[in-house]
Amino acid sequence: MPTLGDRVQAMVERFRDLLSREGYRVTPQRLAIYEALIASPRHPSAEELYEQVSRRFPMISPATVYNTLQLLVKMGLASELGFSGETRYDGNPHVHVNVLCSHCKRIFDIEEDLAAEIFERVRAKSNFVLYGQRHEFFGVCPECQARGVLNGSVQREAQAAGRSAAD
Amino acid sequence: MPTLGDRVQAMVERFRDLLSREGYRVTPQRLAIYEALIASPRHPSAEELYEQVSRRFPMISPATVYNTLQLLVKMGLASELGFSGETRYDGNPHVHVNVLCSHCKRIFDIEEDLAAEIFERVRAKSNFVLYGQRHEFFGVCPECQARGVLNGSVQREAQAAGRSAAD
DNA sequence: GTTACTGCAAATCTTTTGCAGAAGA
DNA sequence: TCTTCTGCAAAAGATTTGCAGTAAC
Repeated sequence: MPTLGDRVQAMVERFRDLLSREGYRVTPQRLAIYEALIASPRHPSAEELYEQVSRRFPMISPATVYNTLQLLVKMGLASELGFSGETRYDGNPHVHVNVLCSHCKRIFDIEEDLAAEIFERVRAKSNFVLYGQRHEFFGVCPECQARGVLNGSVQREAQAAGRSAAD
Repeated sequence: MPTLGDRVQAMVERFRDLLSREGYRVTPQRLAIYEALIASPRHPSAEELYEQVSRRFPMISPATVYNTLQLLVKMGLASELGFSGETRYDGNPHVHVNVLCSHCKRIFDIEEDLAAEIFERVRAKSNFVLYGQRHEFFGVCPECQARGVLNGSVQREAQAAGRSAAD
């Protein structure tokens, strides 16, 4: 069975091929940034990726990280998550939804077939040519719930959101 | 039949009640910002709301606009859209999806029952206490298509996104 | 009369830009 | 060799903060 490291290596290899096939240059910085993105379950921000890649490339600049992330988005290998101030990046290539815990700030991926179905319906209803989608949910994760994070006010908000979401 | 203005007035009235019921102060600035938000079909940015409300309240400050928008989000009366750099705000109280035209930057609301269904499924699968959701699509609107905006590269991207969204 | 809210100015933080030099193809 | 890409430094935006005065309750 392939390890996580094997899967990451295979994806980096595909990225390398895609780069040269599309006429982009294969640079160690680009490979390292992509690898850091897909190896992280954390949906890192540009800042976090910069910090991590800096360990291997101490001279790298934030501009390169931002450039590469834009390229990845353009190539369809990453998507931007608009949660809370700073943009975070998602290298998961499958259609899925993102769920953010507003307490611990972790983001979880959930596979959900309905996302693909919504995509088709929106295309049909809107007559847009669509090239991207993003499904984001906000809440409190089970671990934080267990730690008693939910105070009265958040609970009220959660109930209100549930109602309006179901109405 | 109620006019758009009537509907806006009714919503502002409800906002006023909600403010005082929850112990917040009813200020003319808050009412004006909320009114500007829901009267605009444009999903305005904080900057745009500031500019518009400034016409009626020349002394208003950006900080007040940001404060009020945060309050509206907290109360569930508005949601943030994470499209492209600046945050834009959506005062539509119904469950819906947002579709952004990457060319003209307009955002369209599309009513979609599946959004409520996804909410329930994500809640069940994640065991989160959920209090918000956001469904965003990117593409090119019919008008911009008709104006010939779609060049080769965007078309390729759109086709690629369609494939990955359907796989 | 209290206390929350506003306006102002400065600060902070993220992201972008312009340019000279380095390094892929 | 020819561009593209990188690193750097500065700039540009968006949003937040601290504080004194104002106004809602």
